[in-house]
Amino acid sequence: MDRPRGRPREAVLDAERITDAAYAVLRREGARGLTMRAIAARLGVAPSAIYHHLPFRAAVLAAVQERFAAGLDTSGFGTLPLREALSRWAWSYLRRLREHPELVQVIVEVPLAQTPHTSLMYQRVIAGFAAAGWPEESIIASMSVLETYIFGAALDSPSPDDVYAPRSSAQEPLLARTYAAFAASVDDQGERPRDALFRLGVESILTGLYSVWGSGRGWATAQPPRGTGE
Amino acid sequence: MDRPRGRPREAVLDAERITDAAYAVLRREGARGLTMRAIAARLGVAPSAIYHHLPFRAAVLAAVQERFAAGLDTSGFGTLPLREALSRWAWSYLRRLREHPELVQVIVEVPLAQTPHTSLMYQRVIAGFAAAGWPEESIIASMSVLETYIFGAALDSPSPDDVYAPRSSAQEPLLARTYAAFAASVDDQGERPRDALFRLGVESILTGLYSVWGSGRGWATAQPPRGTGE
DNA sequence: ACCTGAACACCGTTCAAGT
DNA sequence: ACCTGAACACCGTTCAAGT
Repeated sequence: MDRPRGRPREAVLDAERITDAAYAVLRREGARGLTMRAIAARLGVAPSAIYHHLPFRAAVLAAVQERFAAGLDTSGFGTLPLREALSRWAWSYLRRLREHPELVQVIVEVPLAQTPHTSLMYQRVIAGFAAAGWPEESIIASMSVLETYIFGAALDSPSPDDVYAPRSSAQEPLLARTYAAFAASVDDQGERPRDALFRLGVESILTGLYSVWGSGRGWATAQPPRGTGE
Repeated sequence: MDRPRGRPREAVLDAERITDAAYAVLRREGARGLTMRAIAARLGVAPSAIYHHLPFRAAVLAAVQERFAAGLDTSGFGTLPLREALSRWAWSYLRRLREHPELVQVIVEVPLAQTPHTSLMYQRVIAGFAAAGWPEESIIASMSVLETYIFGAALDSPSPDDVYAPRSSAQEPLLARTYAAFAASVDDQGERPRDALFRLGVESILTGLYSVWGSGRGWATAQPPRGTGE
């Protein structure tokens, strides 16, 4: 800002410091506030200075997302039974996305890429499947199904807990009744609805995957609903 | 454009026509090109004219998304066995999101709201569960788990088919081997990887849900992995 | 009430000018 | 090579002025 006009004797920026600033801005201002100008302001630098280190905004987002992937909990793989390790991984994944729902939009904009930390994370998960004896052709697909569900669950994070709550019970009695029954049974256990849903989702998926691959039928199990038009 | 300055004798716009234009712009230009100015240009109108009918851009997106929900295939509920009806609904959901991946970002920005068509769609799905005799407290949750997975799958739509493909097989032999095994087994059936994944996901989830609720254990089935740190 | 046109307060990105 | 500062081509939204 009050820096002289030419090149500084020592570099003020690098990709690391830009990522730090971006992460801080993201936490403070949300995804919409994560602008090049805001990052620059936090670094005490002109916006254009960032472009000497990262070529465009998407590269900044990718760096943020790479840092996110590094923080996921893969400690269960190799130390716990696979099913519990997967569950722990899934919950840590969701928890981190929920702490910073802004990250979801970032990841949607810049899908998880082939960055070192991300690759390392996948490798650990895959090693967990392999060590548990899963057939090689089932591993990538099973991991992907679970991860896909986690992303979907994270999408709901910014929205309120009662998206399915009907607005007028008079007009939609069935929706009202089933919603009330759901809410009551969740409340009985003192669990938040979205946690109950995620728990059901993860456990259903794991149960389903174990059933599909454990039955020996594998890819043949799941037949698409073709033949019944549109 | 070449309209005189005052109020026209007959209204030029309404919410319907704005939604038409927005949908057209979305198809042609993608989510990033869906600007108020582009919509206005398509309507031959000043950007500010839109604000007389819809209060902000998010309202335009909500209208687009409402139209999307109206097009989903719920024809299976009441005519097919539940499992096939759910599968048909899921595939039509995904297919429509894939045709217009831009819609995913719109729906992420403006989560599916309590609009008439959306509510109607949910009611039909719920009625399908109810008619099949599912316990009332299981219906909303089961529908939600499936829908969450669909959204997650739709998120992947804009990205290439080979996100998990390793870049260097030398450094990551396990990743490379499992990916090759997955690709080969999918290729054997002449199926696209993302279709195979979605099929596995939907079938695993349905299998899992039937197992959880069919076993009579219900909410008690799925216990979270508490007690194990982090 | 419903349109235009100008304006406000923003964006991401580029680039000449400086050291 | 690495910074500043000005500029370009955009945004969403507001609002006085017109009929």
